[in-house]
Amino acid sequence: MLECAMTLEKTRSPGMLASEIARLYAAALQRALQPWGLSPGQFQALAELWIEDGLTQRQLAARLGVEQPTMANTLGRMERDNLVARKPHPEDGRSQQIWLTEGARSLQLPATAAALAADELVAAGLPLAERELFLSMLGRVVSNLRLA
Amino acid sequence: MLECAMTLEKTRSPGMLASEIARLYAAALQRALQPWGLSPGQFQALAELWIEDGLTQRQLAARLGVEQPTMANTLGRMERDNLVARKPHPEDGRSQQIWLTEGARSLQLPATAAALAADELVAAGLPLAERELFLSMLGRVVSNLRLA
DNA sequence: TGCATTTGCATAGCGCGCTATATTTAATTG
DNA sequence: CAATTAAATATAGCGCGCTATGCAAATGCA
Repeated sequence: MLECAMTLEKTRSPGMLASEIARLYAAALQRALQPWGLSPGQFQALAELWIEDGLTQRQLAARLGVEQPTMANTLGRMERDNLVARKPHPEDGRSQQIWLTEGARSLQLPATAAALAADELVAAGLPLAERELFLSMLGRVVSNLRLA
Repeated sequence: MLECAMTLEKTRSPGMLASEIARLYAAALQRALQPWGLSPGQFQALAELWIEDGLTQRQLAARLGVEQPTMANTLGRMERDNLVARKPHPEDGRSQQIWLTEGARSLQLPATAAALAADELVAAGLPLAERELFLSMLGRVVSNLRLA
């Protein structure tokens, strides 16, 4: 029946391989962002806020695809590090608007460049000709997993 | 110069896509293992111990590719949940041997089947013909990132 | 043999994902 | 209008990755 005696082969598990890439990427991103004192999670939030700030916590969490408590904690650390300010929402007493500080705005170019470099490291494992296909596959897997 | 105004496109970042897959896979694995009360981290450790137990903490950490404190914490939770027992090493007073409990042994088949099902969910995003290539690409990216 | 170094483990503390729950304010509805 | 429901945030607590330290046992070398 089971020729493999029911042992899961790590090198043949797309889930575990992707998890390994995620860990290594997080480490590379962290190193790349270190000069600007940003953590990977803070960078992701900034990447969204550089496009548009003044969002509510909920909106930001939705755009990042993260749960609200996760966002609350990350924003707490970002406020602590003077990256964002939370101001009461003018029209809704429950919510607040997230605004970038000047310091955070000034980090956009260098931090984005650093993050792109970390991504380059990931892509570097494949010849140029395969990279588009790899991106497409990753995208299709993500889409499919979101439905399941 | 920079036609994209220096914003990082999430859907074109292999690192972020892999991270997303890792998160979704962890959630799927957690759901799949829930009936047996196993967390993903515990399963990974068990998967190694099912091959061989009696290892030291260091050896186990090395085989799993995690740091020693990470392993110590996971083993603490596994001991708490009666999955493993730590016994003093007969030849080295510093280290200990990790032994599976009978309960943990009995979980091998059902838990491995559940984990394989979670992996199936990941692969399901791609047509059969592409899956081998996908695995190969993931593997090459991991290898390359480990060197960097 | 005696002291310095290395090695194995534990612990503290952080980042960041999650669920569950409390609190406050807004919206709905009888 | 009052009472209920819904929505936005905060907090508690867990899993699991990491680094940095501390301690005790083993090893190596003078």
